[in-house]
Amino acid sequence: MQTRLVEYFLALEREGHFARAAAQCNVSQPTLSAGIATLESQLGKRLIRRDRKYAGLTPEGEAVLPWARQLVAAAEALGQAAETARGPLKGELRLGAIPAAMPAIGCLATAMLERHPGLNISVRALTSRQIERELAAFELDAGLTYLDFEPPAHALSVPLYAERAMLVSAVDGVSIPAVIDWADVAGLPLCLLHQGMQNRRILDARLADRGLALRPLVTADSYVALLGLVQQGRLCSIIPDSHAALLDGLRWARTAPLPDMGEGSRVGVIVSDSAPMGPLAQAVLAVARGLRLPPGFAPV
Amino acid sequence: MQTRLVEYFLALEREGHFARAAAQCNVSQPTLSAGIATLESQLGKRLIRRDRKYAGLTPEGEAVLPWARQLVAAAEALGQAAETARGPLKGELRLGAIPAAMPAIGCLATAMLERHPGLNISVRALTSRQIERELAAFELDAGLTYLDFEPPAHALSVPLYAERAMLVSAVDGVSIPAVIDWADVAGLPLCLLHQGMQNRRILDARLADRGLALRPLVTADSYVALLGLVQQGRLCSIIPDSHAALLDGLRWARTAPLPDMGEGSRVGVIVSDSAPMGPLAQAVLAVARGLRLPPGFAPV
DNA sequence: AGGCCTGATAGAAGGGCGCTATCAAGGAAG
DNA sequence: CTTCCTTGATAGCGCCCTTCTATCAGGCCT
Repeated sequence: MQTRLVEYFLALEREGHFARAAAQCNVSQPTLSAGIATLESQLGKRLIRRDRKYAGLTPEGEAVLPWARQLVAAAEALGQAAETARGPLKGELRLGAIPAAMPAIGCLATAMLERHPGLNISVRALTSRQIERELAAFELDAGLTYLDFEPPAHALSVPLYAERAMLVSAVDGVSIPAVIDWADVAGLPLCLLHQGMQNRRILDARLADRGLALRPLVTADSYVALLGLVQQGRLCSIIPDSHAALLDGLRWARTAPLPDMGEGSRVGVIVSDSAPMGPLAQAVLAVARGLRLPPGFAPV
Repeated sequence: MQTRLVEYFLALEREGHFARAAAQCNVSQPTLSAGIATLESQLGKRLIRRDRKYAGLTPEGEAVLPWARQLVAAAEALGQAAETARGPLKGELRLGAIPAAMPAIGCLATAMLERHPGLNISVRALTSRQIERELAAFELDAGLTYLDFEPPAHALSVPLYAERAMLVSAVDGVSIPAVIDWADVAGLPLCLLHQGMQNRRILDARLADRGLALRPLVTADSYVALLGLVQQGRLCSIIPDSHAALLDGLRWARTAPLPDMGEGSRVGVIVSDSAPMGPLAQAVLAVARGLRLPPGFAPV
């Protein structure tokens, strides 16, 4: 059983297309085609449903999929472990972070780089669910996400800070009363993240506890989009306090505290615990444990 | 990265000897030698320390070892999953059980066979620590062991029964008072398991709670050996009640209850949870959950 | 010194995997 | 209906990698 062939299989499953999968593997289309055929003959079962084009996996293919991922992840980790048994870490560290945690990723990434100069870091903004799925599929080495509201499964975590929500508006826009309660907030013209994102679900859940619901006029999937909307003056928004530092220099923006909602939401680093821990994951956890975040990030 | 080469590496680590490892892999010695060399050159690091003979692993080799196990386990599970995606389970189910649980393994194994006729089962008597280690090294599919006293790490468990200790003696041997307390027991001429076995450690711990210590005249690593000693008449012993059923027909043996020690020790099935669960492990857990043990095994 | 056990090396045979070029089957558009 | 494009399979060939048998070199023991 060659790891190479299993990689073909995984690429094909990702892409749903022979030629594109071949390109992703840096081989020709017939090579990948033959590779899949070899794999299937070695296993004695068809893994791919075809009717003149790719048509999904057979039941056997589905059954095999998690093990295929496990296999290539083990192969990659084996190489990593050999390279970094002694001496510095090398290679690419794949980090996923929810948008709300993006301001903190800078601290984590620079601390990692400082500690392990040989490292390359790739950061992607993902939803908490994507992070969980990609960690399980070994497409990420570590994630930065909420720890408590919908706790990620099969993960080890290191909390970094507690996030609180802030109200943000334009100085010449909607007028915000000096003291507001949650009912006032629900009455404001809001733009918020859409409900696919955990930050929004947490906010909704906390307001539902108080019998309230937010009816945003606009929803978006990025804080940049929200700030762009707020800048127009007609809307205000709710953003994590970790973003407040980034807004510090802006003339047009004004942040206001929201009524207390109790504890903030803990945000932290998670890695997969479904296998012996790889050197990258170990390093990330170690750095996260020793990390001193700048003021503006409330300690947990 | 070829799975084959990694298997060579694992065999070599197990055997500590090139030629024997080669035999175990059904290849010639030069083939294995070259395979290891290939693996090392692909990784760019030496994995094996040699000075005219095998001399252990290098640090890189040690670092790589768990991933190598993970890789071949994933490859094997992949094949298993493909074969058994639909249709009955096949192949060999490797069970490990502590000696104390051997009487129960019959129920488990026959229930597995009944449910999955295509299966072959291999049972080995191991200490609880060996079971834990071999599960982690993917050399066992499931184990039958104590769940509570020294809880196995990285394992999912299904409790089966609670074990209590019994005093066993020969009818014409040492005389046993009708009612005894623990101090009496400590004064009897005893033969027991040695301290490498968890059953003994549990017993010792419970007596230590009462300020007592057992001083067996003979220790052994099997209940058969203990019974052989008891049969001679000079010694008595302490065995799990699950063995009492096996002694039922024996003329020479007499079992007596011991003073109550509170709850029995839970015994159950464990499987590794450090990877997606294989079909064998799933099947064992499912059968264990539905298992009805005969009287003589106290329910948990 | 001789025999052995250890692991490495040499040279040949075989097979597996890679490539380019081409084909067969549908589907969409004119 | 014809034509072209897309999608995946096939053919033919070459190269490299793995494997084998046979042999060698270095220690260790007698």
